Amino acid sequence: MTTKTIKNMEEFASASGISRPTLSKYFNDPLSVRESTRAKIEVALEQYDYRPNIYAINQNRVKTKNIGLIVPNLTDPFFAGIARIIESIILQKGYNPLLMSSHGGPNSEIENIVNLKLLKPAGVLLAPLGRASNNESIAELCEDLPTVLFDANLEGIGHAFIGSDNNTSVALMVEYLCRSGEPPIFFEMKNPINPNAYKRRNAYEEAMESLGHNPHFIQVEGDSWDFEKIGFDGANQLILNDDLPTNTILCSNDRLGIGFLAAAFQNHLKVGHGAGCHLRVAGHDDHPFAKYTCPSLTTVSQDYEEIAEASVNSLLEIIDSNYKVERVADKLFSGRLVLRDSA
Amino acid sequence: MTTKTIKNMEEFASASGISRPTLSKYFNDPLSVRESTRAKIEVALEQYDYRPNIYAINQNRVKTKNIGLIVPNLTDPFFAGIARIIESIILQKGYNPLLMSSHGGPNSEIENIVNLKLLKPAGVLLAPLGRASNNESIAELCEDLPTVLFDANLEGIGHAFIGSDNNTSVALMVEYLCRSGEPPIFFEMKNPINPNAYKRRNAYEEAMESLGHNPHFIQVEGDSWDFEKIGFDGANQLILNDDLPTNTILCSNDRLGIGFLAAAFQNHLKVGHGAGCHLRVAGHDDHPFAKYTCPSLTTVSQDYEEIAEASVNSLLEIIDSNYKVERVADKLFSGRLVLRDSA
DNA sequence: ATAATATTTTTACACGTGTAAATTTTAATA
DNA sequence: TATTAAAATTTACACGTGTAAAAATATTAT
Repeated sequence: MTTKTIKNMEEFASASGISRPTLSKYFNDPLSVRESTRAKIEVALEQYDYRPNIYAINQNRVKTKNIGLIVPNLTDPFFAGIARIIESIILQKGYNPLLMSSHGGPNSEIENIVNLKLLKPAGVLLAPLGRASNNESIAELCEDLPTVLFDANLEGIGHAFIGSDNNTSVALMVEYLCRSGEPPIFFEMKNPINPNAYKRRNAYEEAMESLGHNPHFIQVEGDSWDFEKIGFDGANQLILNDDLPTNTILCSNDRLGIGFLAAAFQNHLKVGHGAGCHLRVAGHDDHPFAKYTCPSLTTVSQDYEEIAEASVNSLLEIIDSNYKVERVADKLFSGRLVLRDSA
Repeated sequence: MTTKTIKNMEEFASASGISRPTLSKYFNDPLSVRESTRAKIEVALEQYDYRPNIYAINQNRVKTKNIGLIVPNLTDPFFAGIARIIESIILQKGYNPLLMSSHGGPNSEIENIVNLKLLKPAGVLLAPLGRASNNESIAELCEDLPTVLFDANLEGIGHAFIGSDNNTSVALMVEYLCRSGEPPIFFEMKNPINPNAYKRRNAYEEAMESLGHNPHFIQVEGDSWDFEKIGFDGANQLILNDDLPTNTILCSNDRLGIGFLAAAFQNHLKVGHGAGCHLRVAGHDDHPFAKYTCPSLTTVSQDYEEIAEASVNSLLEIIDSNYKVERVADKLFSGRLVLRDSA
């Protein structure tokens, strides 16, 4: 066996009998060469297992095969989950995902964007922090690069937005709660740092008013991403002070709900919709652990797959149009009510 | 204002009045140039905000400033948490982290390693899948590249291992449980795919025997990373069949424990160490959500920071020695008992 | 078989940086 | 001030690929 080690494309060209420019074309897009040539190359690839140098490839290419993927916080299972799905779709489409987490802070978010620019990606999928985001800097990015926002929108920024329709999904939940018991109060952070918080607050307000109820907000302290703790501490205080004006609580997101349920449990309050229950608690997002809270958490689910697929497709549409497409239609998916034991 | 846009290092050299080779040195390591030169460069940087082309930099550098970071599954909050900490330490040390998740499968793990190699990192921090890992392929990687394993060890592979001492930590928990009530049974997956599972099984066995008790295992079905579901389903069946030989359960990890607690709750079994409790349940890892289970989960905590810090330091030691150091001493940290309400 | 078309090959230069060697400048020391 | 050591500059080539243009070849249609 003469498995001579191949150092570069030049050597692979002589070894395979295919010229270097053709090889270059092949590695950029295998379908761009004649079938018979492709076959020859692939036979040779099996024998020599050469792979082009990533840095040399991208140095000269104007449009790389990289797609940036920035999420607010990978420590949050919701974003970890959606990132995983998007990554696999990107790979399947023949691109290379570059995953970055903003770690919950606008500085990290900007830093990620700057670093990403250096990597000359073909496009960016950005789930922004939302209100905390530095809009000007992000807008700057979007001028140079095809950018699709997902999960949370920044008005007027980017080439498309894919996400869930908070209005519909929150209304769905409010309507259900009102129909099946007392109208809910809205449990949230006073200065929420997570995306969509304000949208949901407004959606709750609207839904309540359209049903003829007075909206009521409980805003707890806390400015970290430690939502369970914030929910727990806030709920604990409410319960101890007997400050709950109703028995039905709609949490701005599931993680606050998880904290709330823990506080209720520790204070021996029975949560649920059955007889003898003191409280009903609902959330929003269908967090991966929402099924395993005690009791299991009634919530609104978002279809991860759907959002992920649509986001990648919208981005590729812009990329493939050679930036001619200025703006792709936004897509809003409506959530689905997930009835469990907590409300 | 003549803020001429700088295209490359050549142009930045003329603009700043510093020669290109010196600039190159500066960008590789700012401390390697004279203080006065450094100051001049930094003044110019503020004016022109030039940043070197990443691809061109790494094309020729034998040793890049990248450090690979591969974890089994970013969807698991435990690994998301430790990855976040390690990332920040790597950045702080002047390196660039390349985060990759094996998504729970050995194929992804190998693919990540192969892709990582193309990025010519200075070293790799690898939390392997453990038993599921393809040892030969990983061993091959370690021959070319300084590699520090963390969280789970692969005997004889890599240049160091940093993790927690399952023997001590499990023994700590077993001892506590025996002292404060009935000896525990060990609740785990029949074919566990998560790292450390077998180590913990053995540690439990040893600890029980050394205390004069008979070890007893309950092995539930399931082969995914959906540990909560596996724990829930397994526990549910046990409870319905009244198959629990004791009232004390030690779970192989917290996520199984979370599922177990949910099943106990739904079956109206009171968990805890107080009067009127039917079961005691303990876990291992101090999962981020373990504080908010109902009841809160008694577990063994690992010091993320400590493990992260030690892992990066060990890797840098090897890198800085120019690969002369063949093997750095393993470091095993002992866990800390975290007593909460569930046991 | 011939013409028309599509694909590949040949040749050559570009990209932006790393880095080595020889030389010159600067700073530190005596 | 002279000497020495350290650092910066000059010069020049390397890296592995992208890519353009012209020539050669293979494929398809007529």
